[in-house]
Amino acid sequence: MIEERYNVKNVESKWQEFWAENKTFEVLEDKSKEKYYVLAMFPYPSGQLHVGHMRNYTMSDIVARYKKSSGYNVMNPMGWDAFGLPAENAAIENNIHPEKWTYENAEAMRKDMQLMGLAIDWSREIATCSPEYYKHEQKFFLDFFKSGLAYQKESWVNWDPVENTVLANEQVVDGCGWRSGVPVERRKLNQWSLKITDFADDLLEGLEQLENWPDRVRTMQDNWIGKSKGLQMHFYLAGSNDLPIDTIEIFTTRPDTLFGASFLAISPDHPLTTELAKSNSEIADFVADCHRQGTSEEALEKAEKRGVDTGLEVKHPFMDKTLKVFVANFVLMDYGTGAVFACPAHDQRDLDFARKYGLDVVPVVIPEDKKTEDFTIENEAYTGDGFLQNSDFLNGMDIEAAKANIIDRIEKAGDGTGTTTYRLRDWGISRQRYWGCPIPVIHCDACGTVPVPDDELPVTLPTDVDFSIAGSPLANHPTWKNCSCPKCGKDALRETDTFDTFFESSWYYLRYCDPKNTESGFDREKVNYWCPVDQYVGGIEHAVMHLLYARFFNRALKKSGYLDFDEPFESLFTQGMVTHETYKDKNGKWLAPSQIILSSNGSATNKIDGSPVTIGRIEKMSKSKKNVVGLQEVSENYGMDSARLLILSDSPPERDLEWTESGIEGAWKYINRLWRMISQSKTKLPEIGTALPDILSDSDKAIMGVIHKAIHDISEDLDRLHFNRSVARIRELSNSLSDYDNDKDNNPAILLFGFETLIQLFSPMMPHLGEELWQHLGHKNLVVNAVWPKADKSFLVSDSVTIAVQVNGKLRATINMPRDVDKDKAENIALDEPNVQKAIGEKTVRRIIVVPNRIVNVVI
RNA sequence: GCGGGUGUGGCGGAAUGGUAGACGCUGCGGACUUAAAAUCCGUUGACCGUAUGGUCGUGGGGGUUCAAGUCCCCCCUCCCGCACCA
Repeated sequence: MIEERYNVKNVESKWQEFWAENKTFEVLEDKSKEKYYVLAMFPYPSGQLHVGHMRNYTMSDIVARYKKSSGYNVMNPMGWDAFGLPAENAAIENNIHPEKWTYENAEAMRKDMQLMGLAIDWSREIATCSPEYYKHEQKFFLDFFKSGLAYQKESWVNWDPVENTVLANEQVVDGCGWRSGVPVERRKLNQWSLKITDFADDLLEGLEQLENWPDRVRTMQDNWIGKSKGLQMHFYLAGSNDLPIDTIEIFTTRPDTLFGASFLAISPDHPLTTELAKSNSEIADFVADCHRQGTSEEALEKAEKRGVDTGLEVKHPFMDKTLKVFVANFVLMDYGTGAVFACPAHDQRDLDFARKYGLDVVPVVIPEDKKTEDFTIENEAYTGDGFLQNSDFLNGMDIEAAKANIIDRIEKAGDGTGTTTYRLRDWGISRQRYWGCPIPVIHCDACGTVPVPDDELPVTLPTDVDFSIAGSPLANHPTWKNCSCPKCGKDALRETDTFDTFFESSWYYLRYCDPKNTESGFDREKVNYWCPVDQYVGGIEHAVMHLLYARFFNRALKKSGYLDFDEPFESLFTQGMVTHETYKDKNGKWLAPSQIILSSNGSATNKIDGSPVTIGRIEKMSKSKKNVVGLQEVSENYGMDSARLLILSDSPPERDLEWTESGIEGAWKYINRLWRMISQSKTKLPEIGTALPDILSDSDKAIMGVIHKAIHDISEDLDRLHFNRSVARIRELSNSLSDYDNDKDNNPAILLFGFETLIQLFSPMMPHLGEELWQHLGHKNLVVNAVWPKADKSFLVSDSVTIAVQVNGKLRATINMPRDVDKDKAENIALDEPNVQKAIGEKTVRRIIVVPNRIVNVVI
């Protein structure tokens, strides 16, 4: 049944149906096989999939298929990170219920994923917004609450004074509410937090074991945790005042610069500031001003360094001078003690501030190559190494010695202690939103905060909610929050906040192991079989928060007695984004690629009226800029194997990929080329199972070498997730096989072996074409179930090597010589080369470096 | 602002400190065709040279080394994250 043309639509849908009907990718625990758990970060169900979403799932799919062929029991699940803001926005804007919107989107996206031919076990599909899922995390939360891992505290939120709503940082644009347009205010609310800081050291130390994580992700988490040693000390207030305190507690990581201190700075949110503001209107105004901006660290750090003199002064512990105390907007209450001493010479923020308010700048750390009297600070603080000067008893010491000395003296004087501080803050999990998991506690006037009893879980969301009223829909609901206290039975109120959606994504990988369990979140045995995740694949944007929260959650569950291991993700791979050119019409409105026509001279016009189109920057594919290419249209025109091929071949996987029309056409051409080459080979192929000949001609040996080298290299590339390189090797192999097919003296059995190997090697990447051609050759089994080929090392090593000969590091000749000749012989062969002689000329050879089978470098 | 990354022909990219540009796209030349498309073959970093060959060349500047795209220092670009987007 040979078809002339590759009918991609029929072939792809045929195999997709076959895989689904035969449950090819459904798995159960099987102790006789080694397990392999591949996980792609699950998506938020936002609507239709576009090719930008595809990259993540394509990569995890290759791994799943490759590992399955390599004999592993592979689990590759999928689900929906289904709670979140966009569903509520859709409810407000289009008057559609978040639940309906979410499930409809998930439905559409599942269909798109099935169209991609992913090797997913759909029997394990989960949606985090279903009570069957969130019931269990409510239980986890209550365990955390009972063990003290969850607690309530006052935390800052962005408050929109017009809409009377808490805003997400994303909803704050230039310090103003995205809808109201008025400046947001910072407000404190009583909210739930999880004690991730209890695990700060453990999370930090755990990073060292994560050898299969990218270094940059580990570095980012390390910096995020931000462990630093320093000094916590108090300064005594000078003079008299009415304050109830006589010291100010500060934290510094640079105690060595104490003699360069020129002022003290306290946070606008420091208790002392609050106290002073009561009687000082200037401070009160300044604090109010500081509160008229978002809560994000970025907004705070980017703001101009400003402050107000409190009029207070403190005594320097070792110098006969006093330091002014300022309230400064760059001091964060969340870090250290919310107060610092400022040494402008060695800290840029302090310097900016000192220049603005005319304060002293005294350098106390002098670089080794500078003299104290010549060393001045202009507008750049010096943060490098050096030796202490202008510092009394510290003079001459290096920074480390000076730190130790100061800490020792302050400790002995009883004015402070050397301490360790972390940048990491506890995880605030309360959200004033509807579309999230209800926090299962009850507030009772008499009993305080009371957990919802286990047998009343899950606390489910009401469906009749009004999104037209500002504020939290749950708090606004007329009856939902009313209940009776489980302890005393009196009238009480439900917590109306819901969980941060990172809560759901912190344990979904566990739920996949046992997705239908109604009794508990998961069965311990099943989790112990599948976990940890062997290969996690997702975007670099999750490098810190999601991945750190999940690592913490796993530990918290272990501490609560649910798990036996610390780290959830054994290996991590972060893939790059898919980008596309952007287009705007004459009115400056975004246009989709399908709405324009590109001409060969590089200009573009509007498909409808032919008006000129401005071609903009290449940016991440996103609905908002309309630079998306739909899955359906690609499937229709080129098939999904083409899309998969383009995604894998055109960029290294960790870097961005630009989606282009010419790229997808190139991939499509190659799919057809493979189809033609194998289904219409010039050589008549023998039956499958025909033995390879014992005696090989030179060209037979050569092609066998190429085939085995391809097996070796491609397996290695797939192990390392270097998909773009494996595609290049696939092309090399197919080029060679095409040549061999054209060779009249070829051996058909070897050609068949070459084709079979080629199909196996490219099948993880182009699975539909792979199955079709595998069947075409006469195989009855699936190629995905066929045993992955093994390279025969005897074909990999050739007798001769080509080595480079350099003279003074410049290439002068390349010479063939026998493999592994001794150094003297290699030198002689190299020196005999006329071009090498010419380059040496009259000069004396001083040295010859020989790297066996690689290079000879003649130094003259 | 802070933390992390990135940069190589016209384009996407390849390269355990050891022959820079594998593999592809585009372009150019050719075959096939009445013609075109598709397909197949050859060629394609820049400059000089008829040629054997030579010079330059991996964001910019400096350094280490027999040898640097790769290691070190400084700078620039764009991208990711910054705790309530997911």
